[in-house]
Amino acid sequence: MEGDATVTHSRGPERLDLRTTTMSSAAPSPFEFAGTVYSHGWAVLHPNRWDGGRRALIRTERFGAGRVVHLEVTGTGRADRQRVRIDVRHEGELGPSERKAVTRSIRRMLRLDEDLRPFHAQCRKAGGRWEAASHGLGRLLCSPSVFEDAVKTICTTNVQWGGTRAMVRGLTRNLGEPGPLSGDNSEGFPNSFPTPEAVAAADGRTLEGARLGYRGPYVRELAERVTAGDLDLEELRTRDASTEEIRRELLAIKGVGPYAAATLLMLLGRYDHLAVDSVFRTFVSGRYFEGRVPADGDAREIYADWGRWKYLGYWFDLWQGLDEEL
DNA sequence: TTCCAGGGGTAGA
DNA sequence: TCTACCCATGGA
Repeated sequence: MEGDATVTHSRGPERLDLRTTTMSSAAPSPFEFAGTVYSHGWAVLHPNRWDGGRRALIRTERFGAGRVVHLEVTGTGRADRQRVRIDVRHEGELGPSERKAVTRSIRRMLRLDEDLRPFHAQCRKAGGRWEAASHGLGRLLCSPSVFEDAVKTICTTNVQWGGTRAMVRGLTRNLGEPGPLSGDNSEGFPNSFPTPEAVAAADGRTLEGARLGYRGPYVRELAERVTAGDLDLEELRTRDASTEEIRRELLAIKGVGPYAAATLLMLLGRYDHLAVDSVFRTFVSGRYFEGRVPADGDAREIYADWGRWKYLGYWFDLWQGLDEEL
């Protein structure tokens, strides 16, 4: 078939008129690259991939003009003067504005412009298992767009982690766009994360194919609101407003409740709310209540002293030993 | 087979 | 503000 021939050609090795553009961007100090990328499940949700052997974040990224590129991000430099190296594999020329877009996305994902010095100081003060976090941890991986973070967060609700991964995989497979190294074989890389426009325009069967269950209509409504301009998610990153104001807006999104709002606030760089879910309840019950299940209010009280860093205080309390479950 | 997960929407009190 | 009930899906 004609369509198949086109797809085969675009995925075959002969198409690989690929170039590699390498860029570098300064990291704050202290900064631990691997611990930043592999800080929570986002590292392995499509279109992200964590190559533990090479300690590289791999991602298929689509830019506004429609170009899709393959990114490989690694940490370089001395301990006290770290940098992030970005290798972009692409077809044709990569213009200055596209280079800037790549760097902006990676800096955003790694939170390189967040000031975590007060958090690190609090970790040193807390000592014990938090001490390690003061040496460059705390920048929990986020997505280039708030839309992607919001969709992924909705896909973490009321489902086991394997289900979340399957849903996000379904979204990229069905509605994302293949990158220069994407393919349907075992060595292929994921498609890009779908744009709001692609989700809003998806026919029912395509979206159902992602197996989002009852979350499907929530994700579609979110995409429609963003596409129509009724909701500006990206503006939430920079809005000069209280956390409570941002939280109210997040809670107005269908599919986003207290847990998802706290998770999204974390992804927006606001750490003063705890994401109370089954992981939180189980962990706090075991560590602080001798297995007894406390009321949520009592469980929250454990991290009250962390003030505006509650989420991170909890996260690095939990994180010991959790990474092998990813 | 039943239970429940990195919960949330809705109706009714 | 709180509770009860319902919600797709898939792994355990």
